[in-house]
Amino acid sequence: MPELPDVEGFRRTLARHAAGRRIERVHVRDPGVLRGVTAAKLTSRLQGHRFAQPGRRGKWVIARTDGPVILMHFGMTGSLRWTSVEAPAERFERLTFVTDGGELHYDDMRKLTGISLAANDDDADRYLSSLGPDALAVQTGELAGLLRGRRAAVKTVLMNQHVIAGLGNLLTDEILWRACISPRRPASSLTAQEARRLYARMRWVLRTTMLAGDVPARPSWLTGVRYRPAARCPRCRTSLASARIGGRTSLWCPRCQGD
DNA sequence: TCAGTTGTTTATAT
DNA sequence: AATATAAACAACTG
Repeated sequence: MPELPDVEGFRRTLARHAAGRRIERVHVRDPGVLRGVTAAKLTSRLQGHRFAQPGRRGKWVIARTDGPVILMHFGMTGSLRWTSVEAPAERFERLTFVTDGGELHYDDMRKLTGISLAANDDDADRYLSSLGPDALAVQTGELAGLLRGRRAAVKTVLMNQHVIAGLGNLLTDEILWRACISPRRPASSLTAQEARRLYARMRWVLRTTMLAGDVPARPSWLTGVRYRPAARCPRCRTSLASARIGGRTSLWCPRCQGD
C-alpha cells in the first residue's frame, strides 16, 4: 500500500487525533520493527511528551513531539490507526502509543522497514538527508533537472527515493501511463515537452490520490485494471504490456506509451 | 508447492 | 565514480 498518498493519510491521522496528546506509554509488541533504538529507550525517551504537528517527506512520517521525533516508514504493508479508546491488538500490530486521549497503532505484516527515533528536528533531517525532494514539493520545470543525465529507465529514476521521494510502483506506472511515456525510456531521453507533461500528470495523480488517501482502483485508472488477467488499456483497449523494470512488475500500454 | 508482492538497503557487477 | 542489478528482509495470498 504505502506510497505518498497513503503515507499522507497516516500523517493526517496523526495531525487530527494524536497532536496535542500526551504519550503515557509505548507498548512495543514486536521489537522487530525498531531500527537503531531499543524498546526500553523508545519508551523512556517518549514517555510524558506530547505529540506535535507531524510532517511527511516522501514515504516517511515525521511524528514530532515536544521532545524527540519518531520517524516512521511503512514498507509494503504498514499502516497507522487511531482508536479513541483502548483497543485489543490487531493481528499485525507491532507498536502501540498509548496517549491520554486514545491509542495510535502501528501495524505492519511484513516488517520490511520500521521505526527510528531522532533527538530533534535537525537529527531527523540527518536521518532523511539522502532523500530527494518530496514529489509534491517539486516545482514546475524542476523535474527535467532531476531526470537529466540519468541513463536508467525513467520508471526506475522516478522510483528512486534519492532522486525524488514518494513515488512507488503503482504511482509511477499510473503517472507514466497518463503521460503517454514508456516506463522503459531512458530518463535522459525525454524531451522538454515530455518532461512537462510528466510533471503535469504527476501533480494531478498526486493531488487526486492524496485526497483519497490511496491509489484508487477505479476501472478508468491503470491501477484499476492492473491485477486483471489479460488486462487492457482503459483508454484504447489495447492489451497491456508487462515486464520487470527496476525490479518491479510494470504495466504499460504499448499503443499509448510506445516501446 | 511455488511464484508473486504498492519498499528499502546492501552487496555485487558493469 | 557512477550506475545498474540482485538478494535479503518477512509473511502472507492465489
